[in-house]
Amino acid sequence: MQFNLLCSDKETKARAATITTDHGTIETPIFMPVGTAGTVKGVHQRELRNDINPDIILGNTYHLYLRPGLEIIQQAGGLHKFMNWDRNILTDSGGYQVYSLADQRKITEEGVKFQSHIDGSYHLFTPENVMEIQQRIGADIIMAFDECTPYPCDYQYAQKSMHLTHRWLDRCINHFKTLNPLYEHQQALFAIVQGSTYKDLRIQSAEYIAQADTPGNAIGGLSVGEPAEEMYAMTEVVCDMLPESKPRYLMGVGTPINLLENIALGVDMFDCVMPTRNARNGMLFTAHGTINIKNLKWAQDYSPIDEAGYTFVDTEYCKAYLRHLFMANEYLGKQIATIHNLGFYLWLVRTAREHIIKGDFATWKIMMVKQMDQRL
RNA sequence: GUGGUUGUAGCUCAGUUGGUUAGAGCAUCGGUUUGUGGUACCGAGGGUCGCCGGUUCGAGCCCGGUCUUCCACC
Repeated sequence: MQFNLLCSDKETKARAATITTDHGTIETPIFMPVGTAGTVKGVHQRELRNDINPDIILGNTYHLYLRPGLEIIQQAGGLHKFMNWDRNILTDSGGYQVYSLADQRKITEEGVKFQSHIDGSYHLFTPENVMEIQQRIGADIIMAFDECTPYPCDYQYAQKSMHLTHRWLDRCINHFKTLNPLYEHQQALFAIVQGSTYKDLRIQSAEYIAQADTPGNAIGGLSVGEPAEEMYAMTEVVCDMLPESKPRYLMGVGTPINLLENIALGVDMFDCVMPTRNARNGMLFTAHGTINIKNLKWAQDYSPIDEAGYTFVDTEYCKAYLRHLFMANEYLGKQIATIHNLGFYLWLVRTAREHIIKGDFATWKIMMVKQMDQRL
């Protein structure tokens, strides 16, 4: 994997770069659509490729391991071939599921024992077997196995958990070194900074993660309920400490405004379920604020979904029709809203990139944040 | 015509031996959603209990009348 820093903004810490892997080049800043179970819910790969057009998408270790299982993915020739996606894929390690499935988990030094949400069966994730699972899934970028702490989290626990994540990282790196790629492309391992909302822990963690010298670095444990200002404070501290020469990935973030604010702090990569999940519940993101398409006010609004036309759905369908589809609980409504939201998110990061290169990112960002901060 | 049956929220229905401001599901309206356990979750509005009268401290519930739904018989 190669990282090339093209330029840095003068007024903010925003940067434009490229990440190149065996599955092509990723232009950053990038938003990675979430495709948990080998699908970006409600979107064909053809639409994803041709209309939304991201350089990379996400898959999830926990979900793919449980269903359909590694055997099936491996026999297909890896996740890329299985789902017919020939661009980049990043897999999350399952660390977040450990956090979100908190009811049924047991964390020890060795790893995490948990119960499947599908059939109740017991499984153990360790740093070592999570590397092997991700090797078999075959993503271009794979994530270290970490513990994502909840918010709020007391200092003692955050500190203890951070050290565990660090020890697990060493085990991930050591084990990953012993593995050879199963398919015809290389894989890059990213480390994850933890430390909850404590500045000194974040600094300590960023130092540790930086010296581990993986090809990319991630910031985890944020966007778990803390106020946005606290999130920004943490990303700023961490970005300032992570090497400039490697991509920085803020995991699980966020709203369109969160994206711009964090790009300004030096983040290169994002992923979030928000544009897809919220789309399925009728929320549209636009450059002028959010829309709840189920609201009565759209019942007779025959104007295009979005005049901006990020993707074909924006101009081919009107708001009243989309509302009708949601009220009638028609599948197409969720599909249209998902394509729109992802189209908008990708437009947002591409446009941010253009302004970084052009040199007027700071003023553009201020204008956009102001205009997106409302409900239509 | 006679006997029975039915009538409670927009819709489909609960509602105990009569006992506080009559409930549910769906629908409507609004909100929530941050490394996806999400056709999810939270909240709100909405009823002169067919109508009139009676019994009772108290009636959606008991009684009479009337209208209505459906059924059977003549």
